[in-house]
Amino acid sequence: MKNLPDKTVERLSQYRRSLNNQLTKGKTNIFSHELAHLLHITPVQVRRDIMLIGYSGTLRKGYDIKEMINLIGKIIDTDEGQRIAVIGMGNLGKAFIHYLHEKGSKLKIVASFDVNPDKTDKTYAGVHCYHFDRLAEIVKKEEINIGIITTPPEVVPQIADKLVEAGINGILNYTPKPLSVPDEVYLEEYDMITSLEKVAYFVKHRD
Amino acid sequence: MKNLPDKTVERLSQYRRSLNNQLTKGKTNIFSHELAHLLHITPVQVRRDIMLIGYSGTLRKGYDIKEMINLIGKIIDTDEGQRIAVIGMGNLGKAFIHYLHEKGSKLKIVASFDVNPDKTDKTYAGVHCYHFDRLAEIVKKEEINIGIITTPPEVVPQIADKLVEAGINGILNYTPKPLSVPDEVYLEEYDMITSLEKVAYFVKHRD
DNA sequence: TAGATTGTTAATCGATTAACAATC
DNA sequence: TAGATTGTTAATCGATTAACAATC
Repeated sequence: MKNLPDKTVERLSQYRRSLNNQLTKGKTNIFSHELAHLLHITPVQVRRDIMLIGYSGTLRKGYDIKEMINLIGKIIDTDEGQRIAVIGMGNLGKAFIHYLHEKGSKLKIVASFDVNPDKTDKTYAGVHCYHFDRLAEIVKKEEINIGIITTPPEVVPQIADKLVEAGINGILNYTPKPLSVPDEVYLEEYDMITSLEKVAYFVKHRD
Repeated sequence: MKNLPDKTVERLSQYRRSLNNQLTKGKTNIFSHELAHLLHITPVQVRRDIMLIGYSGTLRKGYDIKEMINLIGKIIDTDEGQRIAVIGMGNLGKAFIHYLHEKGSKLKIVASFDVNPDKTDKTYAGVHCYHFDRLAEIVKKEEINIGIITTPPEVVPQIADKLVEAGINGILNYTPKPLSVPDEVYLEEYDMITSLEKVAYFVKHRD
């Protein structure tokens, strides 16, 4: 399948979670306006996204929830499940481990890293914490292909270099330090302070 | 000043941090291509943003760093500084408090809330944690106008209702539960699982 | 049938980028 | 002057929304 638009991919992730939720409530089918309502978006947008992934529903019953969940899984997940490392075991790193631990996701955090000896060689929510120095070694051994960076900003460039060198394919950078990586590595950046300052701006300037 | 585009506001927050950084390094002026390089964006984008906020530089020296920092402050911050509450003192809530504690930001987290008696009536990084039940009371007393929600998803709608009722003006929802609020309240949502699944998708489908 | 719904194209909106005149 | 840079308009790209034919 040709690459989907950025925003559609984001929504697919959200559709899937909502659909799983509906499934546990005993629902088997759903109309575009119902799914739209759950996510606070428009029904057209839902139908267009569904069109883009090549699925279709029926006029009488809407979409089959199980079929859609499976299809979204085929699009987002790999058969083996992707293997992830968290670098930086502060509160944010722990939050990620905790979140993914709860969900029955195909994404698996299989290792974490830190420099603080109070944190290394311990296990948090089933995830072992190694010393930074062993990054390359463990990434290869555990076949990790995605890294989440939640370290202090100063060390981010070195961490990224090491991750890339170790052969990682995707990086999620949650620090305020902008990063650049080779083209073949997918990079997603998110900055918590910026998100908060954005709220502050629009609160200040709301009509 | 008329409302700026969403993305420009986000970048202003990032410009400011980079500029502060440069200032501590003893730099007083900066060219658009230098600033662009720091953020890994294009010089045109920098210049266009600067145009939109009504600032201008000089051909010889580029932009005056101090002036730009001050101007961005005037745009984003309020004179008194905005007062923020964190609802949910899990790892993510703590991460926010910790982050803002470090930075000399005008944004101040002045209270946090939780239900767990192990957490309430304690102070974390200078921020006192109250019981949920006192939300409305404390929001009014402390003149809080922004709330960051980092609770488990199930309770999010009630929390949001209470925040709105108490007269809050902006909400930053970091849970995977989509929210809708009255028009006069600014809402920003961010979902960590979605950001990770997006990376997973693009890693899987990279060429 | 009438009404509700899907699927899809065309129009619109918002953000980025290309192009270039002006200037030191 | 030649070269580097800013400021700004127009063109392009990407995402959302409006409009509507098809169908049960």
